[in-house]
Amino acid sequence: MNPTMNTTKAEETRGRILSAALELFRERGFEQTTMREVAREAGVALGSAYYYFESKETIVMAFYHQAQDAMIALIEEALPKQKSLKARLRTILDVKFQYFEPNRKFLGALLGHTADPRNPLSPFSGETRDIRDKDAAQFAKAVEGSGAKVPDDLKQHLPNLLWMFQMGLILFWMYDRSPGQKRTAVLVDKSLDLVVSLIKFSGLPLMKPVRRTVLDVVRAVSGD
Amino acid sequence: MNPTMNTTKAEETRGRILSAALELFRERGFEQTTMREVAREAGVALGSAYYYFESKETIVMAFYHQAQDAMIALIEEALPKQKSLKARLRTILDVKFQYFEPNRKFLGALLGHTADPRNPLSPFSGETRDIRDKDAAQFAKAVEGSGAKVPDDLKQHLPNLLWMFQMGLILFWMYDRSPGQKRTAVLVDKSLDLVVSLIKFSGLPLMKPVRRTVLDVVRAVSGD
DNA sequence: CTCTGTAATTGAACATGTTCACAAGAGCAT
DNA sequence: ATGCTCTTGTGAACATGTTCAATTACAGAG
Repeated sequence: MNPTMNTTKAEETRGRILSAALELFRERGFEQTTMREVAREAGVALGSAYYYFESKETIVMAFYHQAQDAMIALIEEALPKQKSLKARLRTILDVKFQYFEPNRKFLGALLGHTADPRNPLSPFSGETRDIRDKDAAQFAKAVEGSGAKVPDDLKQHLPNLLWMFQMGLILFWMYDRSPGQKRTAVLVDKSLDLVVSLIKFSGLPLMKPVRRTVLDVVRAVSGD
Repeated sequence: MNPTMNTTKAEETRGRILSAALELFRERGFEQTTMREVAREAGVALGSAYYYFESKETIVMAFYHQAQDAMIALIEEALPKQKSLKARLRTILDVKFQYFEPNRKFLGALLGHTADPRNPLSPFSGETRDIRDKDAAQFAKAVEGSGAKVPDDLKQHLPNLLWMFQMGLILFWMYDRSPGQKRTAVLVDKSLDLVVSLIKFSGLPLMKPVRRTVLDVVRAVSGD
């Protein structure tokens, strides 16, 4: 069954397999890396890799957890330095892009499954709910501390909307083949402007019907 | 190499393989169907399946082409009966959902790769550009004949935006587990309202700066 | 220390998408 | 008919993710 993972030995072996895998993934991408290579590189038998990780994709998931912990720390350090909503949102995005940068190549494997909520690796799956919620909480905090006025009915859904917005950007970045991902940089800037001004406009009395309709849609998507 | 496909024989064999595959896909889904089963069901050797179809996924692509031709005919018949923008857009969506219904189960395999533009099956890939363009043309026609006033700068991008909107809905529908996909029905209705009112609002002078920003974003996404 | 059960580890076996070298068939010129 | 060439068809072989029955290591009980 599942490794108990309470002994030093197991922890150590698991770690060796994980590092070996991530290194290979970074070097030559997810698809090109073979579980046999991972095992060889980690100095264990093929079966051991499967003793510690349910599947090849589970290894990516482990990286994802690791990454989130690290990024939350970075964000919590950088966020208080920014005051405006745009700057605060950008801070979050910058941390993520910077952290993901060295892994851009193999993270595509993760996002290849983005759209399939049945896949455990999908950002929409049950397995990733925890990550998703923690992520949304960061966005809530970014809005919170910016002094931006958000209508009550919208406030509830805004973190999830921003999280979705972020996923779109990351997805775009993943496959952005322009040198240095310059196109993503442009997109981030333009779309941040858009998001921020939409949030501002959303408070206008004239916008109430539109806002209501948007929230209807959001509610329909997230299941009444 | 590639089958020449100009003889009756080849055409016939290819057809047999395609039907066998689609039937099996519908019965038990894409993943659960084995290429060996497909070949057996079609009465050919495994190798023959690969003579006619580059890969398992290519078979799905063939279905996709077939489906589009059929759906365009259906849409062109139904569209003139509707006058309002909402009704016209809904017509297109209804045709698609109805046509896809019996294939809902295995089409998930298609959409599982939605997010990866490198995958030939992705609606964003080079291989599917043709399908995409024809699809967008339908939306252009729907807007055209509705008498809705669309600002010039927006008009250019609207078909693609609507296409994207449609993809979102189809994706949602694919994984909607509510009975009869009721949640999708609600979402379609609500979001159509939203889209239509956004298009109407977009003409307001006040909206010019927002519209500009939106179009900036659209241009950034589609590559300047 | 020996025994015993659990944790850790192994590698062969399996399933399945894909490739490939080869064989059979079919049209056609001589 | 014979041979030639292109199309069509074959199934064994391969690569690789995954499973599993068997084996070894080890920690604690007696």
